[in-house]
Amino acid sequence: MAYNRKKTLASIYRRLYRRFGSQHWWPGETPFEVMVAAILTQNTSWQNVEKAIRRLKKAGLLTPKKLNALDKRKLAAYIHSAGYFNVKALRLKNFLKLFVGNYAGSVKKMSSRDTQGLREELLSVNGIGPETADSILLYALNKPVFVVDAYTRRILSRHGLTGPDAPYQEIQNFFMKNAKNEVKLYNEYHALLVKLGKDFCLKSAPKCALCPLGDLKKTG
DNA sequence: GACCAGGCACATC
DNA sequence: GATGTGCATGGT
Repeated sequence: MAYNRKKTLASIYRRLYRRFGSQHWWPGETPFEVMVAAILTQNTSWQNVEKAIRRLKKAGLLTPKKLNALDKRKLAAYIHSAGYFNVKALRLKNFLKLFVGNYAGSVKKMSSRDTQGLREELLSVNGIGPETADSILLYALNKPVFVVDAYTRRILSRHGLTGPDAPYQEIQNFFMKNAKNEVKLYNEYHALLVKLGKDFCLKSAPKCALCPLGDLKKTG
């Protein structure tokens, strides 16, 4: 190989952590809140998600059983600010059916399942794809699973570490085979990549010249 | 007014 | 299997 993947990934993490420090993810008060937000944040800015979460909280509805019992149209109205509200209301209901039906709305019960089986179960829910499933596993249930998102893909691609159209699983494997298998590391690493993406790796007009990572392959 | 944001499912070829 | 499209608000 042209470069050492383990060292490169460790180097990226080191640089990001030195530059940005701990990101304290996930920004939610409870594991259940993280689960709900993971669905609401699909292709949506975090600000809009926060508003929706605040509304649910204020109404006292942010519990598995209450949300599960809530009429879909009413739920859509509560999460309006998060966009795609009809789609997301349905997706939330689909998830809640599983969470309440199979685990009685208990984070502890769900957490006791084996990670792979749970991941497959989450992926079987209509509206939960790989990023949402992995966000729930890592940030709500503390399972050692690396989360890949659009920023991760863009950053790796622009630094020539993976192809621009590399599939989700390939990028996830890239991290999980070459970085320490630790919840704390995966948590911080993904959050730091999002921070870098927001500040320096926009979709258009990338500020690559200022990128804190510099030229990875030469210095990595 | 255009572009973008911590995706996913589905239709069509 | 690849590619395109709908879903929608709110900030820049």
